[in-house]
Amino acid sequence: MDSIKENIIEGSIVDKKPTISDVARLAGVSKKTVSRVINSEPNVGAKTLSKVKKVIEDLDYSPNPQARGLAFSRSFLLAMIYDNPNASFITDAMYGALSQCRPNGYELVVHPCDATQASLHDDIINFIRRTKIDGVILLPPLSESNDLINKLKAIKCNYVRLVSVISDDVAHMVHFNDREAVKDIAEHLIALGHRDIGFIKGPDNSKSAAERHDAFRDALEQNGVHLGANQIVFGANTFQSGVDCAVQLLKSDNPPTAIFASNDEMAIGVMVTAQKMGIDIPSELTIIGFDDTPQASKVWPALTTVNLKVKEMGKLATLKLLALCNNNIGLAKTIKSELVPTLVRRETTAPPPILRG
Amino acid sequence: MDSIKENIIEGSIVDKKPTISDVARLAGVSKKTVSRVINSEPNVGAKTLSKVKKVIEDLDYSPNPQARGLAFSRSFLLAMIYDNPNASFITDAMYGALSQCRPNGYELVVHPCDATQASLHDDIINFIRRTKIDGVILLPPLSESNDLINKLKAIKCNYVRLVSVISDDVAHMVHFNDREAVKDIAEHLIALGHRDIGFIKGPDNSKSAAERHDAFRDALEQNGVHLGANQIVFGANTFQSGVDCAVQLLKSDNPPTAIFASNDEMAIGVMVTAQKMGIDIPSELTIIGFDDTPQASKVWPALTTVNLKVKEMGKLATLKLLALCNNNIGLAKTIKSELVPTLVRRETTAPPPILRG
DNA sequence: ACAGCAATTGACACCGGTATCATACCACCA
DNA sequence: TGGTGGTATGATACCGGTGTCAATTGCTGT
Repeated sequence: MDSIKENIIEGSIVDKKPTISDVARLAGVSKKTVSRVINSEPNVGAKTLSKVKKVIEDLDYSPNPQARGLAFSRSFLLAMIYDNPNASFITDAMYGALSQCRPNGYELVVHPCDATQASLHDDIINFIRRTKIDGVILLPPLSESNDLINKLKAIKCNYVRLVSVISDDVAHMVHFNDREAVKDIAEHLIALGHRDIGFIKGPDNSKSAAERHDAFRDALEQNGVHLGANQIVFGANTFQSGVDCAVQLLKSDNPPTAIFASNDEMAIGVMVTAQKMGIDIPSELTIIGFDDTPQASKVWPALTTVNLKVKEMGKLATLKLLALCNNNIGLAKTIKSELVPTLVRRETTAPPPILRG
Repeated sequence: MDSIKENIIEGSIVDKKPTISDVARLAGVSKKTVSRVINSEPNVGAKTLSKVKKVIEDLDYSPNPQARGLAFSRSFLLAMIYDNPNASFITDAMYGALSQCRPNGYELVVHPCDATQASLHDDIINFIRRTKIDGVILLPPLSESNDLINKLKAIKCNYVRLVSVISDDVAHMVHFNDREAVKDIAEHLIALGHRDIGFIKGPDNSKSAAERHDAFRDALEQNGVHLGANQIVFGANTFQSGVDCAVQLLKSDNPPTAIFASNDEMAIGVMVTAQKMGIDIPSELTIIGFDDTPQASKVWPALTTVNLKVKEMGKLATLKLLALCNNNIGLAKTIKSELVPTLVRRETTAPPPILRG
């Protein structure tokens, strides 16, 4: 009797959310026909179409995603997997990804993880198997692991990675061309007149760090400037390591007039250290970072850095991933897979001081 | 024939993921019994239990969440909804939430939204109806809207809100006691000897901003210090508004010796402005922020501020939400719902200069 | 040895969708 | 007028789990 009360008359369903059967009954058609309308399938008569649409409208019906998922063998869920500590990078990537998820009926699940965990990759695989996620977006530095990629392939999981070094089929990758951006930095420094330049490299296990290093060295060489071994110090992409590296560079016998740090965190560490030492920025020391985190524009002086266009990357990655989920590898390949980061000139760069020992 | 190849012998399933039927067949029991094992239901014989467990182990079986969701009328999905621009606040809250989601078989979906959108609340309701999300966690300032809460109640959606002002049943709320923290700030400033104190208030439509204002005024009054109207300026919680407010305060006839900004963003705006004006921090100007964002410890001097314990809040909110999803309101009520933020003393606070016009 | 009872187990319907395939319908042409 | 082919529609099985309830099992007391 409940079912009578619930289901009948003038669309006045009371308690439960309407199902496809309710729509079918009220429209006087079969479930399958309603299903056809929902999924915009062809071969539905004009009258039937409008009738069903009206009932859907009246009932404010929306299909149950669990049921659809079960029938389609899909979850309509994508995941963003990351071990990246940079909060704005993550939220930007999410934002870009969601801009494409929503209009396509997908939702985004977050999956941060701990890079120090030995079982990291297996945990991720388990997560995917357990949740039946349709595809994953991998953020750096996690995205650089070929071991993880192989495991993903083994379970036939759709994936797209955000990477700084070309390292996969274009269908599975969005690549931020660090090399170009780093070249811009080098040329900018040279143009300002800097010759004694310090470089803070990121962690050893990071391909991105190696790429930025190589690109910087090469670009300087092309302009006739040599990056000596004692002008390169090794950081860990953290603020504190920026501080430590700055001390190393600035207290050396021949301190640089400019420092390029591989990320903003470290660059800001350098800034703070220099300021504590009484070194004026930029008149006495030029500093350039990388990432354009929100704080880059909120330090004083505002940090010259490189904008990675993370939102755009998240968006492109998601477009590719959705294409892959629809088995349309061809489409995934045609979607732009390279973004050139842009140098954002702010206030921490200036010509070197005329006088220097 | 495929089914034979796929399903038989020594757990060597090849193509498809095993289902509950596979487990049942290999264990020689019914689906229902396997289901009992999966859900730790009582009344399963010891031998049967271990037999089924072994098969599950061998097959590396995990139940299909879509199918479970359909049968249970649940999605096992929680959502974090926010219109907050503070990236680290969001990622911290997510982190705390996930620490409780995962062990309980839930996943977390992200749903940032645009506060300027007129249809904001209805969009959120549609999102929940469409996705059949089991419950939502609301972050401030969105969490302060009673209109939204009423709409959530209307569709019987489980929710927990993170708020700075007690404004709901404790089962539905985790409250960070700004008032206590602000009192600490006031007393700290007084103890240092400050009497001319500037206050930068957050946006007018924010209850949290009003709360911090009231609490600060009250705490100062209790210590015999009056916060004059010209010592209060109005910001928008952004860096730029911090800059603007700082100019107002510092260029006034009687500039303060200390400034308390309602959040770190604005506080850092004040710092940068003061530094540009040649005002030394903290010897000439004391500054205190609120939030303890990552950059607070990465500016120079490091910013004294208040740590909100956002991860902990995300964790508690999720615990409550899971209790609500299990219709255990009593349990939700017993979970701690108030956190007292802690004052983090760093380098931007000092006694006021002896000399001052 | 057997009734009585609780613990164990399974058959079957059902959750809300989709896929398959048969059928009904319709216009068109020989 | 009857065959023919394409469009529109529905009956039914199925996706992979859980709920219900009846049947079976094993143990106890007498």
